[in-house]
Amino acid sequence: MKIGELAKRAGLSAHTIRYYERIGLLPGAPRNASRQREYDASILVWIAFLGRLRTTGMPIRDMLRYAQLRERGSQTTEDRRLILEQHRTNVRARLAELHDCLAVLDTKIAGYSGLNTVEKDNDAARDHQTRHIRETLARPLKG
Amino acid sequence: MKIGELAKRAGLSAHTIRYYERIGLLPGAPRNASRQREYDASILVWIAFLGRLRTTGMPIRDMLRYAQLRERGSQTTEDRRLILEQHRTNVRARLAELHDCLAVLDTKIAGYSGLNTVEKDNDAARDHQTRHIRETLARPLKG
DNA sequence: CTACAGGTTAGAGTGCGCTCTAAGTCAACA
DNA sequence: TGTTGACTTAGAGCGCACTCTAACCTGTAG
Repeated sequence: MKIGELAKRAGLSAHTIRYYERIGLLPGAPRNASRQREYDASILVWIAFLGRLRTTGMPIRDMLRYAQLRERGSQTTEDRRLILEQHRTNVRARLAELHDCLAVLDTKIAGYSGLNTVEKDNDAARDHQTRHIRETLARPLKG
Repeated sequence: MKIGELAKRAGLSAHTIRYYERIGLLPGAPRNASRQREYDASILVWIAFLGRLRTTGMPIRDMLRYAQLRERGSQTTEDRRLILEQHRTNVRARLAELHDCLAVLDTKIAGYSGLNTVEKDNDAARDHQTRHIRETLARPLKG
């Protein structure tokens, strides 16, 4: 398949696929007679896995380390395992953190959902203090 | 307290605090005789909450909407609640997604941990296909 | 008086991960 | 034969969230 179809199937833009190849996340694709990239469907599995790494917040430079090991073949499985284990630890930490934050959100929302005519929470009480100098409306970040 | 101490206590840089004020996330702090910002400890609660929003991936422009409602006082609790509920939905989705990915990681790691002399997983099998054209080492992203 | 720590501002720079542009090539179809 | 539409490249641009710089000011300790 050519890059357009791969893009559709992988859920990436053709631009992004070329970018991934350029930085080394994807192996250089074989070309047809017109110098166009010709992909094997198996690349989809790798792209999907990269998607998992991205979704879990792995920086591209780490994916790159992994990708480079992968291209060196089966002698690097140990190193790859280590990378993934380290990453799994990070993901678990992130999960725990999000879980915590979720509890805070729940509490906050519960506060808002309780009585809604009375000034009932910290914010409302503090609004009297903080609502003062703020006439100057901040320059929005780049527009 | 002055900005340096607030920075320490809040775990942000003074630069970031001024930036947050500039864009409107933090209310304009009252100044002392030397035009230096003088903070009340109560700001720490608000900063901590902003930290939760950031940690859970809320974009600054949304925090800004929330902050602006907050400064308008108790008449906006309903709107704020809606924002937080929407955000909570996103966070839950994100948690589920991470959970999924974690399972994939576990599987992959288990694969690597099994037999480690044999070509045993998809990657190893496919290495023969993909390890070819890649001598050209990609230009690293900006250095 | 001097040195120094820490504050002030406007505005420039950074790192990340794309995302797009311009100018060109190529294959297929009316 | 033209005209789509998908592809090619190098390289510029973007949005986000900071992060830092330069030049200046102020309060305090030695």
